[in-house]
Parts: sequence; C-alpha cells; structure tokens
Amino acid sequence: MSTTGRGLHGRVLDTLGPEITAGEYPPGSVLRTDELAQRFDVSRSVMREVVRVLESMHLVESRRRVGVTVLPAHEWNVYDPQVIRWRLAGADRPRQLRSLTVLRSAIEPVAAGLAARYATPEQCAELTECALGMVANSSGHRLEGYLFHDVAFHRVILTASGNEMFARLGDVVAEVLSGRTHHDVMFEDPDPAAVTLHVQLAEAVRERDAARAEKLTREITEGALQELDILAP
Amino acid sequence: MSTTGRGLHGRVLDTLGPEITAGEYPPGSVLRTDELAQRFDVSRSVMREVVRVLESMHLVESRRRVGVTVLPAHEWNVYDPQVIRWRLAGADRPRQLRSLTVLRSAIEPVAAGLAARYATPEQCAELTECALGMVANSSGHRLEGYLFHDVAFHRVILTASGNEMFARLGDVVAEVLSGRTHHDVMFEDPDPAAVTLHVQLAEAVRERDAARAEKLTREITEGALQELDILAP
DNA sequence: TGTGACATATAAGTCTGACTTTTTATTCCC
DNA sequence: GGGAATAAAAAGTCAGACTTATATGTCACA
Repeated sequence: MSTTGRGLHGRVLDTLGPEITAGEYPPGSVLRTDELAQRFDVSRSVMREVVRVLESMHLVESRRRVGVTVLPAHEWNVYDPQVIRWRLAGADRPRQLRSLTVLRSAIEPVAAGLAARYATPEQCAELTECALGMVANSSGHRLEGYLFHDVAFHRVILTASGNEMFARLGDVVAEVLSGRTHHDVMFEDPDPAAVTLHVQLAEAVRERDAARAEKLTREITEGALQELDILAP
Repeated sequence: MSTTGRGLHGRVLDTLGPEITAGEYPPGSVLRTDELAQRFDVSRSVMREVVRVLESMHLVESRRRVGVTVLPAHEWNVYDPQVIRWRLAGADRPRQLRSLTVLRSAIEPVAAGLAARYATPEQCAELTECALGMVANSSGHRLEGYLFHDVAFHRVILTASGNEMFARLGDVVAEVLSGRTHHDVMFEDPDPAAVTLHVQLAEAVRERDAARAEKLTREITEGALQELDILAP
C-alpha cells in the first residue's frame, strides 16, 4: 500500500515520515542530517533527499547552522496523499478520519451536482453499474465486494464533476471508505438505506437532476458522519 | 512571493516546476538528470534533490535506465500550495482559478456553518474587525486595504471551523482573492452587496446562527463564481 | 553594566568522481 | 523467428573535501 516504496530513499521516508506525523518529535525539535544518516545507515546524499521531500511537505524546515526543525502540525501539507496515509496509519487516526469525512460532506454534494450536469453517458453507465454491484454485495457479508463498488462509485462522481480538484480527492475517499471496512467495526452488512441512496443517486445523475443528486449525496455523507459519531462519540 | 527561495536547489525548482506545470514537456517526456544539471549549471546532487521534490509532488517519475518522465496532469498533487502557485503563474491560470473558486464554493459554506458553532469569542471579534475593515476600504479605490481584510476574514472563518483540512485552504483562498485584485480586471470598487454579506456573516457567526452563516457564505461564493463567468464567459 | 563589533564553531549546502544496480535494447545462436 | 546471453545507459549510492551562512560566545569600549 505504501506508494513510496522504491529505492533506499523511499524506505527511509516511510519510517521517518510516519514518526514525524505521529508527533514523536514535538514541533521545534531539531534533527541533524548526519545523525539521521547514521541512524538509517545511509549516505548523507540519500538523507538530504529525504529531508528535501519532508521539507516540500512542510513537515520540517532545514536551516543552516541549526539543523532540521520539525514544524507544528498546522503547517503540514495535509492534502498530500502521502501525509494522509501516514497520519491514517498513526495514533490520531480517529481525528484524521473525522476531518476527512467532514471534508467529504462539503465536497461530494457539490461534486454530485456538477456530475449531474457534466457526466458523459459512459460515466452514467459506470455509475449504475457500480450501484448494482453495491446492491449485489449488500448482504451475506460480502464486505470486500461492496467496498470495491462503493469506492468506484464515488470515484466516478468526483471525476464526472469535471473539476480537477474534486477528482483528485478520489484517493482520499477510497482511503476513508476502505478504512471503515477494514479497521473500524463493520461486522454487519452495510446499511440498506445507504445502498438505496446510491441507487437513487445514480438515477438522479442519469436524469440530469442536479438538485436531487446534491441532496441525495448530502444524505449519504450525513450518514457517514453519524456513523463516526456512533463509533467515537 | 515564491516560498522556495532559499538555496541553489530552490532556484532550480522555481524554474523547472513552473515549466512542467505549464505543460512545456508533454506527459511522457523524458528528462535526464545529467542534462538538467548541465543546463542549470548545478551538481548532480542538487539536481537529484530537485527531482525528488518534483517526484513527491507527482509531477514526474524517476525510473532507472529510463530517466525522469513527466506525468500527466491528472496525477499531479494539485493541492500542493507550491503547485497551485506555479499553475496560477502559468498559462492556464483562468482554468485553475475557476477550479479553485468552485472548490471554495463547496468548502466555505460548510466551514462557515461550523465556525458559527465553534468560533471562540476572540475569533468572533476578529471577524467583525475584518468586516469593518472591509467596509472602511470599500470605496475610494483602496483595493489593497480591502483585499487585506477580505483575506483575513476568510482565513478566520476557515480556521474557526475547527477542521484542519479547511484551515489549510486559507492560503489557497488568499491566493485566489489576491489574484482577482492584482491580475484580473478590478478597476472598480468592490461590490457593495458583497461587503454587506460579509458584515452579515460576521453577525451570524457571532449569534451562533449556523444555517444563516452557511447561506450567506453560499451567496458570497456564488458571487465569486458569477464574477468569473463575466470575466471569462 | 550594558552594548556593539568581532571571532569562532557548527551544521547545512555544494561539488566531484567513482562505483553499483536495475532495466532496456541488442545481438547471437538455435 | 524466438529466446537466452550480453551490452549499454541512466539512475542510485557512497565517501570525502570544501564552502557558506549563521547562531553564539567573547572582548573591548562606553
């Protein structure tokens, strides 16, 4: 799942990044490139590349004669998919999940409204296909199949909105949905009401009913928020 | 204005980044580290760091025996403030501005609703102060003063929402608003209706009227969208 | 005692050159 | 013509020397 992967540089990043986003070094902490290079048993060149990437994420700041200082969380590039993944894997996963779900509740209804206007016939077809897939996997503990179609459904909506900023949130939504299925409590089959809403949403988009699409999506994200409230009141 | 600034590495990035986001190298184009190092007259180490940062923004992908290939635009980390700035400075500025304004229209109303619930007394005071500042600078071609308070106003709203994802969009909104004042046509004084809406919004938040705050913000962002339609129909 | 100029130490920044590793492309043999 | 051995190309890695900015401490002078 970790996208960085390749190269010595990536492996160091996959260790150091999560440590920082987990808050193991309080803001203002100073790290030194040489020490880090020793710790990870890599050359300074590799370590410098890692620091540069962390710096571009605004996780740290490198200054001469001082070292690499960890920045406070409110400076971090929290939209960086890498940072999101690191934080979701860490201790403040619940808080992060809530932030992202609230974000979804703002974005997705508007995206659905736009999708109703701009979706191509192919995208409409995909949407109904996904909805049918959700129905088919909505009972009998077929959680993986359900998740697959759910993710695909929301991806199509975001893409069909025609707004690149919305489209880029597909990965985030995928992460949130998959987190709900895998990490959190989800013994039961999915809520039948939610399934119905998705079917109706596919319908609304196909019929170019922007207002209805927006309203239905609002109900879906409301449900997601309430689900969170039940899990972590 | 360019945040990268510091260091030889930053200067190269400030040239190469905009070139890529401007689409000067079509997706799939292959760059070679050595050639780039020659071109910018820097060592390979520096060039490698630049490539690493571009890679973390998903602007390029580096593969052995192949080189540094430019990725298609739909892969880019379009929420990276650096990328946003580069793109706003480039040729597809209008399209980018529209994407961001649509994003605002989705986020800010929800943020305002939350701000009405969670804003501290200090934040409420700041809000009214900003609104007054906008009023004071709304006539007599005091565009800079108006912009300053406008940016501050929206920043407070986003921060007061209590959602870190929303808060982080403060810079984006600042960029959009400042872009409107500086780059685009804005000879006239700001729209009086918009000023009134901001004053009313500060009121609504102070009075904890979430629904009204959300509605007023929707009107503000609607106005911003219509303004764009007039400029680039 | 406070203040400013100066000296010093430190850690990042940069460059160079050699070597390794992976992956693509070519060649050669069957 | 196809598959295995081979060569080449580019990124990846490393080590060491040198440069530069800058925080901090020192000392003289007011």
